[in-house]
Amino acid sequence: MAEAGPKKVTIFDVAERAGVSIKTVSRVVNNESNVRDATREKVLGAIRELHYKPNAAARELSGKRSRLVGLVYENAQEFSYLKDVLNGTLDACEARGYSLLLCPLALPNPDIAARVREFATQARVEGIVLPAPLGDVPAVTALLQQLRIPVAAIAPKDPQPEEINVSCNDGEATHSLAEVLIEQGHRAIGFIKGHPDHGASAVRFAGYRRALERHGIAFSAALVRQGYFDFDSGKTAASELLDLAEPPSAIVASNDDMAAGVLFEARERGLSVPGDLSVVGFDDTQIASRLWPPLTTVRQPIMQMAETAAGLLIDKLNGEAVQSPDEPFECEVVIRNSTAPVASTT
Amino acid sequence: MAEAGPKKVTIFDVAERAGVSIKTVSRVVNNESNVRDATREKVLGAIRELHYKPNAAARELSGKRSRLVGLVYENAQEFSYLKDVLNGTLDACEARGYSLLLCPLALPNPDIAARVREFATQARVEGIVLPAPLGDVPAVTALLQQLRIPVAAIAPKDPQPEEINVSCNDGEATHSLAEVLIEQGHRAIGFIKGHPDHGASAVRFAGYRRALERHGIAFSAALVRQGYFDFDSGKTAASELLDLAEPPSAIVASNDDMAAGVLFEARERGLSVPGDLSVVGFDDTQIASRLWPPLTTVRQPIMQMAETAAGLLIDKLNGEAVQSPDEPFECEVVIRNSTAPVASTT
DNA sequence: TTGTAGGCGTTATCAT
DNA sequence: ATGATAACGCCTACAA
Repeated sequence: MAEAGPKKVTIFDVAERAGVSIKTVSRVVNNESNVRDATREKVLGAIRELHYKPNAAARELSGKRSRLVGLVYENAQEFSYLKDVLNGTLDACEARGYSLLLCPLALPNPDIAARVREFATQARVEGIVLPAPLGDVPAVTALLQQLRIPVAAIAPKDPQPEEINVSCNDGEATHSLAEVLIEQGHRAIGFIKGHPDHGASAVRFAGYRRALERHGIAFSAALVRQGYFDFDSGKTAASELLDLAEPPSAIVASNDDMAAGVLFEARERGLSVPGDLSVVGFDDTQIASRLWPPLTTVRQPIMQMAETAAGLLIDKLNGEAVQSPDEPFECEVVIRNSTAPVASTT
Repeated sequence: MAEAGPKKVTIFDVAERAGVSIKTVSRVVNNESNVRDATREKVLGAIRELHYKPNAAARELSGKRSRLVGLVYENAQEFSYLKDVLNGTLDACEARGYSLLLCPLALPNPDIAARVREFATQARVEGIVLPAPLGDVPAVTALLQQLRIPVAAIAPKDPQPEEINVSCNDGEATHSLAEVLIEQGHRAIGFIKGHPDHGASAVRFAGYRRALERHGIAFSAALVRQGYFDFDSGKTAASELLDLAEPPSAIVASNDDMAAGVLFEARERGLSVPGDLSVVGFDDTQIASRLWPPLTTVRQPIMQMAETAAGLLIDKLNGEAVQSPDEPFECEVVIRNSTAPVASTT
């Protein structure tokens, strides 16, 4: 049953076994037309019997196709986003016989362009997946366009028409999130923005504002703080918000990590959540359900988005006429225990 | 300055420019001997001027070397371990001109062997990095040995002599961890084991037992529970431990995720940590410092271990006579606020 | 529908 | 120390 395979079986072996020429084998392997069914069967049989696998290097050398896709990503501390991106991209690659090469980037970085160029040329990837926020870094997108390397961007701020791009309705989701707070009677609702370089930050903020507006609540800039999607910035922002003469009774953090910072700050002040302060996050990362109290948050279908993006990218590389999805993916509000009706002040 | 590179510069171009044969260029590129210094300089100059990059596919086709390394890993929920493994491995690869291919595995899985074989042969990796617990899965290690693919295992239970393997002293670290509890007066110390398939589980448990022994504390099997390195199993184990007629005053969880489960369970019961119960984790994952209270835990140099393992692997592939490190890497106890002296019972 | 010849860019062999 | 030439395994013409 088990055999080490010392001898390489080539296209010639298959051709001989099947009694055809190598070109015919090649046609079968590449699913080309103009092969009689009977012939195809014969070849397929020989391939199976011989356990033939086309040599990738020879294929690439001759056919100019590496069957390699690159994932250029920001190598952040918070990894759960990347985990989903990776899994989705890997799935798409595997389903299509492609392999994935990684290119982690430290941001901000003066010579990203050089690194990406090195990666794109040296690693000879045919296409590149660009998860947020990299779809919005001109140094990267411009370079890739110049290099003529097809790109699929996940959740870019302003989608390029020549790129594939997928996104989700996180604006509406933030709107819904703010609404659960409003419906619970909260009126002074703080907001912690995400990193300004991420397209999602502005979108989520807009969702928050729309929710206020829709319910006739006056927007107050004093209740808004700039965060950077990390724990510390969330904690700092919460501290400032809670120091206000009229502190908010609820805080919307633009992601879970910052919400964790808010929770931490509240604990340090002896504030009870959700008794004294309601808190919501965004992303439904693993930490959201492990914190106390478990966070009300929003789940994005990141893995599906990544798989779709990578899948479309590869299909495009294969000459198919692909198109970015018309509709954004749907986010889902996850209600847990970090929110409660506002305490009556009387 | 910036130019799209439509024309491929090949070894012939370099040879012509330098006034030598392609073989000489090849020698220079591959750092072979038997090239006069003056000639070498000329070639190097031509390479630089022309921005010559050897074609990887041609190299592989001709030379049998793919310059590809594989990372076969367990695709678990908890990703922070993999994040460090990935970063370390990537660093080692980049420093040596190798690329990394990923092979996520769902465990347990009946046909891992088939998947790994597919990966190893189809992806034509020269060597494979096997982070725990995969270094201890016979279906995988046996296959790789049969395929003659060099392996570097990170923290395997029983290191194979023909493999490269790196580990850390997490046994001693657990010993130290238990000691901080003992020194705080704790005598009834619960222990939650890790996943039985992970080599680290037994090692850490042994460290705990040695600490008890050293301080003359009787070991009680009643205070030990089997966990699986995940939040839920930690929570369940804590629940059982706290239901005991004589519950422990402290709990050692074999990793942070389980410790988070313990914290959660304590909160649900209205127990204060560390007031009523001290808790320690292991790994110093990101969640450890975001939980309330922040966890006392142990930091492992996983990234360094991974970089060392991958680096040695590649050096070995390049024909160097490498050897696994003699000494295990050092772990570091991180004291935070989840531990306190035991409350006096009088 | 099928086959033949040539080339992709390297490395390896064997001269010189 | 250096160079001509033949693989390496496949794909793209172009025939047949």
